[in-house]
Amino acid sequence: MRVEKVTSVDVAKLAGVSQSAVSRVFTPGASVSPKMAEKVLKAAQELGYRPNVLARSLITGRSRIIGLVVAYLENQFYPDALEKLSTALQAHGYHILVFMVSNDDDSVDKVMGELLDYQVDGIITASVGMSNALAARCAAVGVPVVLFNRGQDDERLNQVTSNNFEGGRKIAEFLVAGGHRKIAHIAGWSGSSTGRDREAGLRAGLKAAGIDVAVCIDGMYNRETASAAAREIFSAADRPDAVFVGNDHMAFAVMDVLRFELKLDVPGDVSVVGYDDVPLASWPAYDLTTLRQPSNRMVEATVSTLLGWIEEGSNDVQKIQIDGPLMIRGSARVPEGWPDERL
Amino acid sequence: MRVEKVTSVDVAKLAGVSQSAVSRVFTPGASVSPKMAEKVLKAAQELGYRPNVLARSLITGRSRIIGLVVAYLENQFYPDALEKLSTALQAHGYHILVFMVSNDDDSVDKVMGELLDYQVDGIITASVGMSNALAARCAAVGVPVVLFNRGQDDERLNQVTSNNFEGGRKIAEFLVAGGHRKIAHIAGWSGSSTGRDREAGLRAGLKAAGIDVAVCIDGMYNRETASAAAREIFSAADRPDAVFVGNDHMAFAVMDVLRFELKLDVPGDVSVVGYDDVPLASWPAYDLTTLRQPSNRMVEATVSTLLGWIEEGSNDVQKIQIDGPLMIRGSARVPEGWPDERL
DNA sequence: GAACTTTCTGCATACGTATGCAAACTGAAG
DNA sequence: CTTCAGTTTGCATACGTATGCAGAAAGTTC
Repeated sequence: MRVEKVTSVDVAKLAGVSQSAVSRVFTPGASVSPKMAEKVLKAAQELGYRPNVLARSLITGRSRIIGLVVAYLENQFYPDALEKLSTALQAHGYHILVFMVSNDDDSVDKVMGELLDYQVDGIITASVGMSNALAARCAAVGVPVVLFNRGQDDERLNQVTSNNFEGGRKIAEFLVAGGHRKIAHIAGWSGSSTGRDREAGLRAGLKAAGIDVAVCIDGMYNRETASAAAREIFSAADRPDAVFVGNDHMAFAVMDVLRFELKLDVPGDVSVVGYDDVPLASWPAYDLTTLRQPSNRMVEATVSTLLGWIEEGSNDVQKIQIDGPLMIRGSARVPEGWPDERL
Repeated sequence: MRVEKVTSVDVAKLAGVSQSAVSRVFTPGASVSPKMAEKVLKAAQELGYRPNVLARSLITGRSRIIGLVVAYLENQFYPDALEKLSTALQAHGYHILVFMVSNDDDSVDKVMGELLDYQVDGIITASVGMSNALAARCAAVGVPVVLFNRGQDDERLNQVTSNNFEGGRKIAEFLVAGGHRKIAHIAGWSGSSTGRDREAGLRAGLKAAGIDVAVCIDGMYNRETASAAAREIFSAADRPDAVFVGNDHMAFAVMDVLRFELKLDVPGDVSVVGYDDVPLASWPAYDLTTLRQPSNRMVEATVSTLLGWIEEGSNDVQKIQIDGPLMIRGSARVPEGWPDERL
């Protein structure tokens, strides 16, 4: 099974040159004469030689590995982001080492330790926060961190999110303009900045119209919790006629409960608005009105922030917020003459 | 930014012992006295020392990295598998390095080259095939490969799939028993074994009942292609009254077309059956009858095969097929007295 | 306490590559 | 042909860890 590896020394021997020469041929930007390059490449070709990235990392201190920490891939937003992140980083010669965690500090800390053991060049956490101790450790070993879709008050952590407060506010405006006065909120997890900010935005938007949230339950970014919340809120006789659900993933569950359990019409009886605009939201079965998180631009910002730190030695912490449009579809009543931002 | 790393030498110095001693303390199963261990661990703790996995790999020839090659994460089956694979491997001290590819040989070969550069201990491809040349190269460097959810006629490649032929056959039986005689097939990509086997199973099952497939179009595992196929097949006046769609991901698109474009009732006018049983299939909006690919057991088989090769030096190639039950839900007419396999 | 076995420790070296330095070479200018 | 600058090459060493070997220490038995 185990087979003898072919190393730069073997190539050097065959080509009749020094090992350093071989190394230089495979190092972009090094000083090599054309005939040397040719000789070496021919020998390398013949032996099937390829540089050992790990050995290289040991010397250069760069592994070209980015650690991605992610809690759950059930919500379509994350596989989508993962795919885009991976593709974007690959184009720059980096690759993603995936670490699954449950969303509690202990688990994150443990896993993050393993991550650092791999000498990763940078860390992206997708919708996962980290303890201060951990942030300090990453800073201490010089590994930049970007929180993707999660904010945290730590002046060492970069972060890229959509403008969650503004998004919540926009949704409030939209619902009010649609004539809704009794508006429920099944919130994103209150332990996350995204959940809190969206809720705060909603409240601010409603307040501006002199309205208060009719009822608010924490949906924990979880289908079951959100379903239960929907049952509770919409079984009552004086039920609200609109609900903003903290993300699309929960909104689908809520719509299912409304339609198939409570036999309510969406949007006839209840308007439903989500947050994220995952691909599924545009499928006709749900046709969900939702605030789009521009994952392309979020990924772009994440990658360029990370590479800035890694390759250009940048060290100013970025707290990037990206605005997204409200995607108007069929799950919520559309106010007369409401402008379609997507155009 | 760059910070001085703490190495085993530093720890050794502080603890007043040799570097080897430090190494041994961090190597499970090495011979160390209790007081030595205590001294070293104390010093390590104080300095925040953790072994450098890369340097260790260089010596041991084991990176504890598994390369995962995957084409697209849009189909919910794959993020789900990725999550489970990652969690399972993590439990064994391995981690997943993700490589996204488009599904053509060139792209796969290029990416797989990079993969080998990382000295991965093993490779899993999710629904991606590989060229013979590549299989040879992996074999040559002693890196085991497991094809997850994809078969290929190569005696060097392990593979784990569901029993696709039998699944297709089961579905044929089910539809026939339901009284359907005019049965369409929107097939999985004919360039993949899964697509071909499911189709062959369907045809065999129908043939046993003296029926031929009414119409068959390759859906390419793609939503748009499948939608177009559904439009074509079900716009005709003498349309079929049942369709087996090659996977759930396409089946959702097909149901959307049937219901929302063609205003057909599912299952009243048309029975729809999918393949995979992704989480979304059980959500009330689709409530899709589908053949379950037991991803838990598939992941288990994949991991144990891989670890067998890596850790126990196994070298018998596994071609594992796992049977899955038909999940009976509301998208297809249920034959009288049909036994529910799920019980 | 001697003789022996067992457990532990340090020394030295190896893994595969990158890079500073000095020597060797190249070519142009005088 | 000499001189000099610029380019290319090889030598030696370093990165951080694991491990075979031999010697030291500890434990066992009589």
